[in-house]
Amino acid sequence: MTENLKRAVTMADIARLANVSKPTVSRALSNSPLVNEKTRNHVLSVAAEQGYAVNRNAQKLRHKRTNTIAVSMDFRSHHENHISDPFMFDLLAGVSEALGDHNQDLLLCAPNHNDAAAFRQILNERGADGFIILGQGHRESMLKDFARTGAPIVVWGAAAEDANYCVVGSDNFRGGQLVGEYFLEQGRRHFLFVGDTSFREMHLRQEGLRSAIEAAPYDTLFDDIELREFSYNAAYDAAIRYLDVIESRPDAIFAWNDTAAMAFISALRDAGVDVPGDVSVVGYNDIPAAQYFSPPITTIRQDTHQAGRVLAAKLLRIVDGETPKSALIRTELIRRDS
Amino acid sequence: MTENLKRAVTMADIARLANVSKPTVSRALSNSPLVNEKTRNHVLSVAAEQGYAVNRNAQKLRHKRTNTIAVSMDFRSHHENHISDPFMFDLLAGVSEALGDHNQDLLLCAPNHNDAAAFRQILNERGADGFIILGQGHRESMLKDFARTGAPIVVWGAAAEDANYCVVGSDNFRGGQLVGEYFLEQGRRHFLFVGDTSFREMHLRQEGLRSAIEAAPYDTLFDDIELREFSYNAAYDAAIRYLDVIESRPDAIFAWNDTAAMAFISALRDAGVDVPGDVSVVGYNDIPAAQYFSPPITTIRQDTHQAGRVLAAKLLRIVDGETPKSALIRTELIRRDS
DNA sequence: GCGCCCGCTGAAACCAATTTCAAAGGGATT
DNA sequence: AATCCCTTTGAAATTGGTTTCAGCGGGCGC
Repeated sequence: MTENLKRAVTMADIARLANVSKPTVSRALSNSPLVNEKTRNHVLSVAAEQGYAVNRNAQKLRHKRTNTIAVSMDFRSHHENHISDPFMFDLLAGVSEALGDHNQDLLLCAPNHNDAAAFRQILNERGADGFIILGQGHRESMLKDFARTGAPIVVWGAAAEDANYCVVGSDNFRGGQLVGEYFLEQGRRHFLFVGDTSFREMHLRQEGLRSAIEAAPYDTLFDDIELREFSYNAAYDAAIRYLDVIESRPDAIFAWNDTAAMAFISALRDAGVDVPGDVSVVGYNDIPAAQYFSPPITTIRQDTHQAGRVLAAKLLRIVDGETPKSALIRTELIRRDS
Repeated sequence: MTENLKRAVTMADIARLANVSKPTVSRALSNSPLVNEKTRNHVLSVAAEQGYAVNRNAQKLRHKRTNTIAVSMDFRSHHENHISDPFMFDLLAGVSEALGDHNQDLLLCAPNHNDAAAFRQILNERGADGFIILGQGHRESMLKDFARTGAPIVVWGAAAEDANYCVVGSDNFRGGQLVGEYFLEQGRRHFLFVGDTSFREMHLRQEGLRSAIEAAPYDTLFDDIELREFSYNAAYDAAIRYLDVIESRPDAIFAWNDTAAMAFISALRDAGVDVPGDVSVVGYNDIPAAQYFSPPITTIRQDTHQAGRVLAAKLLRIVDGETPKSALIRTELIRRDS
């Protein structure tokens, strides 16, 4: 072992070696104007030569600010529900990048329990300044409780009218509209929305779709399937069951995400239906597989980089005591062949 | 604001309220046998009533152990290379779960620079006990340098013979063998390996494939394409170019991952080739899209949960001063229709 | 009755930084 | 020459825990 793995060199060591006091070293390292240029350079060179790095824990203890943001990602339910949608991970990547740019540490958490107390405890124990919660799900009331304790949080999702916390999400209503407009361009008449509208995001997508097709210059039909399971197989089965029951087939299907869209397309094709000839199917999220699928899937893309930046920026403002408004992220229709 | 968001209540407060001293509170909370049963219960009830949570930063400062593990994930190159393979994220999920079970905090890092100094700095500054590095890539010599500084690290990848650090990865050689055996079952004769064998993992997969087909009771042909770009489109283009040039078409293709397999299948089908009739194509990783693709892709699945557990367990042993051996993760052939 | 040991408790030191506050040194002003 | 001020510095306090060490009181053995 060439060098002891526990950092032996502390600020006091640097001070001794540089023939100055601890506070001077501290000031030199933090670019304080209180220290003389020459002294600073000397201290910095000694520090560099010793391979010194400040102990962030001591720093965090002393400052009230920890420069650490907790990010919760519900891997468990992700896995249990067979949500294979990599979108959440793109979002995590965006958040990671944005937090890095703000020089914040990212503490990745997968809370065991979905109650405000568990979240509160993470915040206190781990000493994070705030919490980015990826995915609101059905936890709105819990999050409300959590926010009420004064916890600085930002949530990815869709804002309730009476939310007491900052929500950032894609413009789901606009997303639905874009899909509706796309369908109308093609002269589609019988629309089917597939999703679980008990999720606010899904409800908005449905409403957006509906609002767009109301503008149709001809008669239309609107239908929906409430799909409460998230797996590909559940969606496939639902499609088969649905096709069995209906009298007139829809010619335009908007699925809550790309995986469901793929499942519906597969089911339709297996039943001998031509996609997109007979039916157009549109997804959401633009996961990578969407473009490789055959046919490549028309879908709504959300800018995950922007999302990450906005989530990080809002939260840091909240930590600073401001109360920024909820925000919507760019939403874009990606035209493919489905 | 019902309650001040900065934790006002400290151990000293609890001590005062419980009419004991700070050390007694500390001992009570950590279940030390030094404190009387009755005292402990009293202290615990006061703490609970006050919603007290220890300040981990202070704890980390005092203990030498921080109970924090840094995990590096190269989102940047992930994005730049259009690696859309969600496998790495499954791996992250596995690691997150395993670290949680060991009561370790997970610090997610995306290092700016790929040099040992940058990694060393993260370890020192952020005060992590060790580093899990997801993806070895071409950084072996850097990692060697890093390990030489005494940094406790575990790397996901394939171990070099002379590695001075612990490597955990799937059994790539065995994975290649499984694919080879699968091909032989079907009587395939002309094999094509697609990947970048400058990556140790890929080389092993290739060697595994080769070793399996050497057992063929008939004449075989072995070919490979060195594919240095990772995107679907690059793979598709490579396939088209390759089909243009070759004289006899392979009837068994092993692609380095599922995305490349999908690209090859698409290219083949677009060229009028029947998959799996004329050619069998096998991927690696079993990403969700593999089963939804048409045809569903035969692939190698790696147990990401086991991977996470092993990575975490090895690293914690290293932190404790042991030097565990590198390890291989279960690898399994998933038979589908490609 | 004396000494010993054991169980339990708290005062003070410690971890590695930052911040407050006092003061030294030097230059400018009167 | 005395005063003032400004730049630069360091001693000591502070952050919230844990650990060391000394001590107190009671039970037990002799």
